[in-house]
Amino acid sequence: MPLLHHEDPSSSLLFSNMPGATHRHDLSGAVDVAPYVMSFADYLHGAVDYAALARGFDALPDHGMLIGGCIDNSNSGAEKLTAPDAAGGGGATPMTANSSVSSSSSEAAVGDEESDLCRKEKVKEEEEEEEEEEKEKIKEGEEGSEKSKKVTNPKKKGEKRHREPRFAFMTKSEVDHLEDGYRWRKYGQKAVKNSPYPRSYYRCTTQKCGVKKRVERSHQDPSIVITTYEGQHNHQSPATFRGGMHHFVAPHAAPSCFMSQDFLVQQVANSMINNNGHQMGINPSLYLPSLQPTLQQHQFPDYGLLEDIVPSFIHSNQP
DNA sequence: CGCGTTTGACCAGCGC
DNA sequence: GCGCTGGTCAAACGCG
Repeated sequence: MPLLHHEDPSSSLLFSNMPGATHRHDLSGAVDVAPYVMSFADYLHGAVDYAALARGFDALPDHGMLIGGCIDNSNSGAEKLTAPDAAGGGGATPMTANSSVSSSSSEAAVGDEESDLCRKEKVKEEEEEEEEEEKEKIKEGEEGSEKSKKVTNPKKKGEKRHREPRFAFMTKSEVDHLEDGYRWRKYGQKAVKNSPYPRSYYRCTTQKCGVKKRVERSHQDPSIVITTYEGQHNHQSPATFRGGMHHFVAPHAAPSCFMSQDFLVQQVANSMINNNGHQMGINPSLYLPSLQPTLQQHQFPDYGLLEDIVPSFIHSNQP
């Protein structure tokens, strides 16, 4: 699992790309984080509004901690987040710096079920371009007609379910449903295989906003909540309008995509600072050099942005 | 009354 | 074809 390494065992920040298509690591545990960097950057610029979710990290009632996340905007990668139980070295290990290395090396073991799911997701997500339109058509088409008894929309045979890009992350939190500024309606709950904790399904209540999120708790470390966002909000966070959500809600009405980038990255930065205000020893040199120059060039088109937003930990850790 | 949650049922996809 | 699993629906219910 690609990671941002730091030395504070009391907290951690880890991002992972969806294992599968691009993620790779060797047996020594050294991880090629290029895929992560690319996906993360791409995702930040993919108009996915995770401002609110980012805000949520900071707004956690119990100061829930962002400890990991993974991004998939490729529609070709698996979606599964490598949870501690999944990625965490086979132990009930919180995603601490100490555990993170083992987590990467043990990702295969991470979970057989996880990797299996990844493969499934990969296949599923490969075809999804027209689903939104399809949905709209179906909706409109059926609006007046008899309400279909079918649970799902009638689709042409062979047409696979289309998935929105997803962003998954883990937070250490007591509460399952993290306040992220948006309003969500729970529409389902399922028992998770091999886990005593159920998975909850939420949908953004805003009309025409099809963003969904799944929330589940790691059975290996119940204090860790795994949240997966799917899709992107086509509206601003209600919290933004309310203005009372949090102190770092942008006062200006910038396009959500940009706001989200800022917020998310800011939260990344914030997350690297523990509750005592101590900066963690995140050293980009731990992962950046692993990138091939060409990859760096291509995968960091917006590194300037990141650097602008998260300069503190980048620079402060440079020799 | 409006909104959100709970929960059982249903469906699609996949592996065997 | 069958069984399993993930995902979704929608009726019933609770709450303010």
